Amino acid sequence: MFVSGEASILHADLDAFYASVEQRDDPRLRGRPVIVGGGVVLAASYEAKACGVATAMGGRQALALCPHAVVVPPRMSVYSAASKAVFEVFRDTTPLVEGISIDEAFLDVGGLRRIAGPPVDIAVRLRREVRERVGLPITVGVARTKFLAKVASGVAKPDGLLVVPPDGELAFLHPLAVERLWGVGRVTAAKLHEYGISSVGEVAALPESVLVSTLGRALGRHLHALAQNRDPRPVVVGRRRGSIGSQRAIGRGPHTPEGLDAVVVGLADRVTNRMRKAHRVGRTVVLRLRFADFSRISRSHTLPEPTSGTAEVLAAVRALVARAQPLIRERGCTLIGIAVADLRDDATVQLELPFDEGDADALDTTLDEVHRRFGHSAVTRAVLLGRDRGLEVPLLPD
DNA sequence: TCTGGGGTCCTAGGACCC
DNA sequence: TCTGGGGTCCTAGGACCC
Repeated sequence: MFVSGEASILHADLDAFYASVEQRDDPRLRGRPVIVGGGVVLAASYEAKACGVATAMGGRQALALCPHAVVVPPRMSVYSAASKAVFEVFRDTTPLVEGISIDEAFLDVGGLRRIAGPPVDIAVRLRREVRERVGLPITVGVARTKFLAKVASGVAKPDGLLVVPPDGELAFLHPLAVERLWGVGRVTAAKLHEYGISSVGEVAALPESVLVSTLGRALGRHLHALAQNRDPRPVVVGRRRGSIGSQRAIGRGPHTPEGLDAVVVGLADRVTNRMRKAHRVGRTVVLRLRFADFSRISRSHTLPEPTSGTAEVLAAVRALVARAQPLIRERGCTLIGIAVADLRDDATVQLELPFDEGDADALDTTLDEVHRRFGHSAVTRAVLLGRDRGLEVPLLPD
């Protein structure tokens, strides 16, 4: 890994993404408070944020705070296209791009100094290109670590650029509120406040053991490291997601079992379609329910073989719904979600069959079994895992 | 403040195997 | 016969992120 003492990680974050796309596409919305969403605020333009409107706020409350706001319904496919265009600009800047969400990514530009100049110059050009090629404002934070770069972009928003120089890191980091730490939300912030901790510097003064005993092992260690300005995480290219899901709020009801089943059928269809389009299969089927009192449960089932088949997933989800039926009757269901997790590439079949290394017959038996279960034409190659090493066996010429 | 839709990671307990 | 420890997988729930 390339270890650098210079600030060469960029965190690029589109400003009020959905709302900015709406303002880009409709000049009448520019300069005005814009709320994307309906029942709930999905995104608010900075003019709306100035009135106190925030993401995830109820629509009624948002309009009370900002009566002149224009409310527009979301156009997800347009946002998705805009995101793709922005990521193209990212990848034209450096191959080392790690996407975090639809509107956010890390870029490692450490190796580009000789051909593209220092990171600050690259960041300036990146912002200009996103503006020119996609028409959207973007904020970039530049620092030596991912965490500092992300905090920097948060501080610089909107439409800004902020560099944290390596010799100014602690001065930048320690006065920040604990809420700025990645992994500190409402619950963790409240716990820290209980102990009189409100700044990152105060967290840094605590021994790791104290953080671990109050917040748990992983979170305690994580926050201790971040507050000490230790963040060795590299920019990782090609991260793939581990689950695909879909959910729907269905109101307070009452809902008939047939009505719920219709929703479940639609969800299973949508999810398995997306899986097949992405060439992924999965083994673990999850049902998530939210009730009228806002309590939530999840029920899951792991299939013997990974699949992206609508019928298989639907059958599993229906069985989970049946198990949850008493709770649904008791509390009234207001949201249904399903997800398929434990995803893998559907081009790869993983078989666990007995196999002794050096045993040629076992190899034949295994290949026969692969062909029996998946057919000759479906399989181009198999990977047999011995006890200590992998063995690749071509089944058909490529 | 009565609340969408898409995800990630961690924890903890139980089953099961060696 | 009784008992122990380690490892993996599965399930359920919770916190967090955008």
